[in-house]
Amino acid sequence: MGAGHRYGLRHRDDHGLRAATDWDAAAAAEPAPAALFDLDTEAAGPPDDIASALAEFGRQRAALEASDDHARLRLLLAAESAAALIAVEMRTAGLPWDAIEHDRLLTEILGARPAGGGMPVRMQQLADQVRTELRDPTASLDSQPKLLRSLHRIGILADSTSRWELVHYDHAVIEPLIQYKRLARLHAANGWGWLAEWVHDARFRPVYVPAGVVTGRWASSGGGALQIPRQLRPAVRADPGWALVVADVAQLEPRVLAAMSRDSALARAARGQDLYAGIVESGAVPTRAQAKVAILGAMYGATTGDSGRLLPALRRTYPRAMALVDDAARVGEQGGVVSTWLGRTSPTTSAGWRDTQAAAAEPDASGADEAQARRRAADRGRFTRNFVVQGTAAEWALVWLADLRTRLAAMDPVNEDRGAPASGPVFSTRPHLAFFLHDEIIVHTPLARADEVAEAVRDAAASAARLLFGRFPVDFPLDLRISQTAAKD
DNA sequence: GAAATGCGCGCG
DNA sequence: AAAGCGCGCGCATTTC
Repeated sequence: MGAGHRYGLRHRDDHGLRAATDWDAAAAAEPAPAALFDLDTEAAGPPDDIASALAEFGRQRAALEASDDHARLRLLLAAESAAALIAVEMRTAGLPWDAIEHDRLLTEILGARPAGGGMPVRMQQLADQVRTELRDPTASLDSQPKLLRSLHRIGILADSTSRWELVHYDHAVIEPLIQYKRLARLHAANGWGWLAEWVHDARFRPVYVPAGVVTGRWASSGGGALQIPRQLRPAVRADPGWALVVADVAQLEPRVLAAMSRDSALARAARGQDLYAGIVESGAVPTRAQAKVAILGAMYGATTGDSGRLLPALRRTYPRAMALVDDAARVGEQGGVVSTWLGRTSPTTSAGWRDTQAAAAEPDASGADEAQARRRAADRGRFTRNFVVQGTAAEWALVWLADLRTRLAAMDPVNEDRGAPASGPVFSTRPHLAFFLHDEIIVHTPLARADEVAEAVRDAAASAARLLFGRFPVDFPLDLRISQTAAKD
């Protein structure tokens, strides 16, 4: 848990405001290792008294004035400030969680829990079956090296025990083994132990870490809030008399790419619910599956396979969008810094990275030195390529969230007698954000406000698009439903 | 015996 | 069928 916090704090120091000023130079001059270890102490944490908070606020205001793009940074700061509040509010309110349903799902999938402890029935059956096929009644299934050796003994000469590799082998052990691994994962990560530790008073209360990811996305620390398996979503259940408004943006990142590159052809493809269908209609690629893999490849930097082969076609049809990501990759490869739409900058190169490049540039550099330098440059290029898109998508989502928070707060509370006490007094009488995951939100709301909330969610999305991209015509359609549970129907 | 590392897999 | 971005977590093993 502590480790997650430290990462979060470290990344938060990388935000765009500081990068846009000369603070970076001052920060870089400080002894870095000491600063890193200081993060474990109170002294290096965020301001915890009025005076230091005001001082930090003053520094931010001054830095903002000194920056050459006030409007965007101001928006980013406002969104981040709101996000910090929302993260704490969401933890306080909690995500309504039906422990009975969770237990029922676990029993259905894993089998009953033996009274005296031990492995659930269905898991145990699968484990027995796997050991039979391995012809080793004591085989260890949870130790990767031992399992790999067991597989080798029966002629499965895989290099790893990953599912994607195992599926290529035709052997009776494969199917039950993959099933076992699936169940073991659910049991270990979100089984009864997780339920007991993380769900209290019908609420799941994870620790959110706003801007915990370098790109500006949120991270979480404890509870695995950002990795709740879809299988368990039926356990997310509104209180009696309340509903969930669940909304996500379809294909947020390519839409953001269309807007920030002002690529009107891609924006045209993004008209309507399914961007990939729009790409097929444009004639760039023949099938929806290819459109998807091509777009992902463009944003992630694919070089081989189907995805890599489709990129030239994408470059012809969407030259502006592709130029934006290709430029970001080139800057990264050359050691430069890229920036999101609102001005969050990517991290600078590490000393190790620069050493590798310098070594390869020496006259006596070996072929291996050069190959390593090329590989690390390409790695960094893929990172910066993705950074601009992932980071700007995170900004869109933050603005959406922040705008929605204001709208929800303005709604009339309902009769307190109908409230949901588990969320505490503040959140028991009005709609409140209950969950956020990159491009998806869940609002917990009194039934009487559900339609109003749905409208607010849509209006907030429209606001976010306008605040970031002005009048540029790109759609951000929501998949929105009002329901008792967060499960997809 | 605690901390770091590798693996595998859940999420976007 | 796979590879190309960003994470957190649990477990087993290795290292200090």
